[in-house]
Amino acid sequence: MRRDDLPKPTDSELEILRVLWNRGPSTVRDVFDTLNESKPTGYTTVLKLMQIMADKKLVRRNEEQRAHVYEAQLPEEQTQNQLLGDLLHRAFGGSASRLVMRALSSAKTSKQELVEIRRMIDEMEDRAK
Amino acid sequence: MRRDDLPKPTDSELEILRVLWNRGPSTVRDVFDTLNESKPTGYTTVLKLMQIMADKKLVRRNEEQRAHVYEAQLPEEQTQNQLLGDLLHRAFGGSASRLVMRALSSAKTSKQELVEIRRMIDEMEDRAK
DNA sequence: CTTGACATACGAAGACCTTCGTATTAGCAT
DNA sequence: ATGCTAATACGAAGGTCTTCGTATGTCAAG
Repeated sequence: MRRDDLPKPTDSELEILRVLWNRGPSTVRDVFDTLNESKPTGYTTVLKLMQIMADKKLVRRNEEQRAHVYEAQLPEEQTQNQLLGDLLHRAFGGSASRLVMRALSSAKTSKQELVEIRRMIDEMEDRAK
Repeated sequence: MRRDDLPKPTDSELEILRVLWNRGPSTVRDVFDTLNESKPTGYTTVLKLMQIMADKKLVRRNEEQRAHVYEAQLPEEQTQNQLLGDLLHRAFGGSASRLVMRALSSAKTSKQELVEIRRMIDEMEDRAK
């Protein structure tokens, strides 16, 4: 039943995935235009990366149109979980609380965000009863 | 005043760093013995990695003894911050609360840990006043 | 002093990542 | 049809990471 044994995306691949999550299904041209604004890059570079990602099944590709349409294979949340779990295991020895506390203490978190996080903790405690 | 522009350690390098953090200053033999228990590897592989890490300044090396003694350059907390900040930026668009909430919801966190996290949030809110 | 155990240094292979140039093909306007 | 634009396919260079074999050096025991 495993649908989740995809390779961990590299940094460049993750940039592309983020564009696809934000835009939804997109052509190479779409992704290139978006990425090129912040970070100058070559069109064929993006194309090649996306072709490789299709080989790896990180993205799905629809070839009906001349300009193929790409779509992230996994939803954003699932990939975030994957990367977070990986870091949790690799750098924190599996201790989620240490990870969370470090994230809270190092990154500046707004009051509003703190409220939301507290609410989530409340819910978890309730459910854990 | 920058003391923090070290390269992000790779997966293998992080494994070695974790041994050094746990054991304190150690020889290649020490690290090899530790790693080899969980994951069969070659002695010279570990040696080479640690030499490269010394070049990159990820570790400091004391050559007074015949068996050189290695020590992590940065404390564990600082490297965790670095990796977390990197992931935060790369996969969460800088939203710390989304990262924290995802970590909380996906990893199972004990009641005791939840209490600690809540206390930390309290402190942050106090300080933010 | 010779040998054996064990240390570092070094080179190189193989895998992957990123980048880009070039070739080829598809569609459209003239 | 011809040619222009824009798309995909492909190969290869250059970099990094990981692994390991081999060479070399050092120390101590016999």
